[in-house]
Amino acid sequence: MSTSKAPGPKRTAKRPETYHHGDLERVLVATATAMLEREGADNLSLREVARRADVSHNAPYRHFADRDALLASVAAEGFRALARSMTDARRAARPLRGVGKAYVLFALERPRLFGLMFGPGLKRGAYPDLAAAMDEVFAYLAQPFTDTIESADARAAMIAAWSIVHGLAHLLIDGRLGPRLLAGTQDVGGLIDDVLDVAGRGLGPTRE
Amino acid sequence: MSTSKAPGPKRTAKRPETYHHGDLERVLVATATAMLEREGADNLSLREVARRADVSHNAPYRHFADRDALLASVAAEGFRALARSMTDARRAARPLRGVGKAYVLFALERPRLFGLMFGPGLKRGAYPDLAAAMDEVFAYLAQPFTDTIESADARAAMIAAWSIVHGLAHLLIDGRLGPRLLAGTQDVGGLIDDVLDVAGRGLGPTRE
DNA sequence: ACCTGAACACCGTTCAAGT
DNA sequence: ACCTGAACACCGTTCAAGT
Repeated sequence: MSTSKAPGPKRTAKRPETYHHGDLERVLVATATAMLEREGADNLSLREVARRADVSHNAPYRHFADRDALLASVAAEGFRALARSMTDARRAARPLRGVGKAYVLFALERPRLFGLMFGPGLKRGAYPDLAAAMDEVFAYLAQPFTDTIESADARAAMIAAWSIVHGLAHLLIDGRLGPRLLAGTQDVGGLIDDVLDVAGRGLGPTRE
Repeated sequence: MSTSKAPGPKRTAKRPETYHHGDLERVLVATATAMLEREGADNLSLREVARRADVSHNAPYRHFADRDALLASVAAEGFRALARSMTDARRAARPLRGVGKAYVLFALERPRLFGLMFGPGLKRGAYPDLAAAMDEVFAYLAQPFTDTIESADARAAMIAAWSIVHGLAHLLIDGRLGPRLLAGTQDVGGLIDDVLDVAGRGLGPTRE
């Protein structure tokens, strides 16, 4: 409406507004991201996303090949957000500890997004944008170990470090740590610190 | 048909055979378990399970309140199988190492079942049978630490130990360990050993 | 008791059509 | 180009009914 009588004959200018948004794509990703945390990935229907974005149930197919492609975009955004959190955390007094903690806290703050990002649902090969965003995070994780990544020991150390934050994140968000284990735990931050401390020193009681 | 003229008036005996199986419940769980590994939990439809069990799409509701209840039974069976693997592994030269390895190998052998068992889909509160099977596995995991479980350090050690096998399992089955990290890895068993070794000694390079 | 077929309100996806 | 409505083949779940 704003440009209904623009001067140029074919320069319809930007934002015709005759049809919906100029950036339905972004709106769909944002809507799906918001819905994901509330409903869970299983209950996230493409039709419902379209409904909340005020377009027909079919409009998303202009921007995404299918439901998985939309979820892949959501996951890619998630990886970019995680990368930002980790970047910020590098400024902490103990950078490596900070990054590990940021990883676990990200999972706790956005559990379903974390589940989508790392779950088996999306085949990264099919979505280059997602693969790129993932690789950035992975490079971040590997960075402290890259000097010696050629050594098998360093690789094992890197995998162990990643495993522990990844496993702790999963156990926490899936509620697998029962009340007995969490007894006396005031805040999660302290628990994460304790677990990372003991992991750094070596899993004492596990040695035989 | 076989017992249509049985002597006792109301003792219809076992296996009337007039209708399908006497144990449709077990058949449904077995069918669903088999389908789960092939199709994944998302693509597992109750109607398809019924079809493969040669009953109407509605028959499962005689034995399970809904789709989730059937999945809960599948998951409970999974926990019992995991408990058996871990029991066997206790006989290894290094019991704790053996149990941890058995945990990761179980995930690798039955990735979708593992995902269902530990994923966020099933609320354990709703399924007592599932909760019991889970608790047995958890007790197993906690056992080596129970002497000192009251100490915060021992709890942190137990959570760290569990986190590392759980995280490694997830990273492996979701294919998150890229080729660069897996370079030179002949068999997974060796990788698991290496990671558990370094975890036992302490995450060297991660100390700052 | 255990099973069935029809029905309801949803899906994801495709297609022919509208501006 | 971008959006729409109708249609197709599926779901999970419920219900009234059959033996």
